[in-house]
Amino acid sequence: MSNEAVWDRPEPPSKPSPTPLSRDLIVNAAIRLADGGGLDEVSFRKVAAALNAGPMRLYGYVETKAELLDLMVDEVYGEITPPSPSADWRTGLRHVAHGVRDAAKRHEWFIDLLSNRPHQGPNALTHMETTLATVRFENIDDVLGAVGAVMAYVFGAVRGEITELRAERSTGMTEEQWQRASGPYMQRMLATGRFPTLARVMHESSDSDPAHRFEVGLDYVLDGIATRHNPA
Amino acid sequence: MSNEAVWDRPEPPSKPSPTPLSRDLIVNAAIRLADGGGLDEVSFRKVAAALNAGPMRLYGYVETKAELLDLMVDEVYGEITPPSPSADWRTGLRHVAHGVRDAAKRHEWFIDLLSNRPHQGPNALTHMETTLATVRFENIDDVLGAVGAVMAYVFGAVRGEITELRAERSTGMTEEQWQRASGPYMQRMLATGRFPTLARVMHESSDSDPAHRFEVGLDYVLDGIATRHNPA
DNA sequence: TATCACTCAATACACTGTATCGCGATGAGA
DNA sequence: TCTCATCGCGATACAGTGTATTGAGTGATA
Repeated sequence: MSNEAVWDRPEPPSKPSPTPLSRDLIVNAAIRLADGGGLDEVSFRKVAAALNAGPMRLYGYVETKAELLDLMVDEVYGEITPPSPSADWRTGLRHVAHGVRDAAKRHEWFIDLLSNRPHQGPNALTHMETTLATVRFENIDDVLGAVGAVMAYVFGAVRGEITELRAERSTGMTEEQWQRASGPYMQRMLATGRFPTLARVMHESSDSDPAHRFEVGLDYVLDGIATRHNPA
Repeated sequence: MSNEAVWDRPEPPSKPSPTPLSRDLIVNAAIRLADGGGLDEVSFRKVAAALNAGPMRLYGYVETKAELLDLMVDEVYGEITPPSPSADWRTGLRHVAHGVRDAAKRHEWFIDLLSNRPHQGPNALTHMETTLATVRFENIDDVLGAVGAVMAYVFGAVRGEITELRAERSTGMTEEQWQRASGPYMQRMLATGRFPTLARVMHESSDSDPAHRFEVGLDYVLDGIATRHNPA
């Protein structure tokens, strides 16, 4: 055997550097990929390639792809700093709201993973714990109702922001609202006269920045809670 | 040629009944599939099969799968009845909120398609138009802010409901909240004592029905809007 | 009747998540 | 030191996806 010259053979396996690997390494690699190219970039093959490993190697650390996505979500929860324990409920909830919004804007894929399964990872649980703890109403149902309403608003608002942001990215860069509306389809629709209020919004509305709109809506919710639970 | 007997040949194409087909037929078939088995059931192959057609046939009516999903979403918007034009803003917005919630519960996949692209189909536009028109504040920015906040809350709240509902379906049927919590993992977590407020919620909270929780949160938002824009 | 256009099914390709298989290195026992 | 067993991991395989391409058959037209 081996008349065949070594250098003709395709570099034997011989350990191309089998990095030790760990669950954290995998999750972080997946997050980097998702941050840079959306969730489509997260496939076992691509994540493994980013770690110089074969796809099947990941199954030693992660049972299924859904589990990997769950781990990614929990990692994001870990990035959100809890409110100060001494904060009153209003500033506490506002802190959490902004924390979630900021995290979701750092990782745009986060909002896409919300509908899958409930978030019960350790970081998600402590996030929920500290959030609930910041509201010290006597009735626990009121606490749950207030936190639930704020979180629902936050997730809904952030979803809207991200969606709009993606649309802007695909329809040429960062045009203003009414400029997007002048896309041929929208222009035609508005020209039909069937959407007078919508048209008025497009033309008259001052195109306020997303952060401000988020704040306004958040204040609505917080005000509503305050009217039913007299201040602190 | 044709020593070969006819009945050995695999039934020539010969029109096995090429149903005329149309965009609406395709969208409706896709919706039926999604209603009955989630979005995973919506593939070009399966939709086409449901219509006795080959997968590629659909491309004559729908350019891409994303377009099909957009059409499905717009169809759902079409199911939502607009508020009476004479309704005041509060009952108008409440009507819309419940309309969206009901539609989303009829079609659980609806909420999964929200983050993809903005909804600009004809039905979505008239939905937006009638919703905006029900709020007759003098300042158009206030109108947008109010509607935006309510819609953000609604989408967030419905997402939470659907997610919870799915979790219940996979963790044995319809257990109560604290019973789900007694899944081994959750029980272990709560036993660590690191989540006192969460534990209190699990034990003390009266497990109110989702519809009521939705209503409470909605009232928070509406109250918040009302405090800044004096009634009617 | 001959040709053309058009419709749609079949095929093909790159990609996905994951089950199975088999090789090669490593560690244990003689 | 030699052999055997074990086990981690890469390669392979399979069923599924969206979609581009191809090719065959049909109906209309010259």
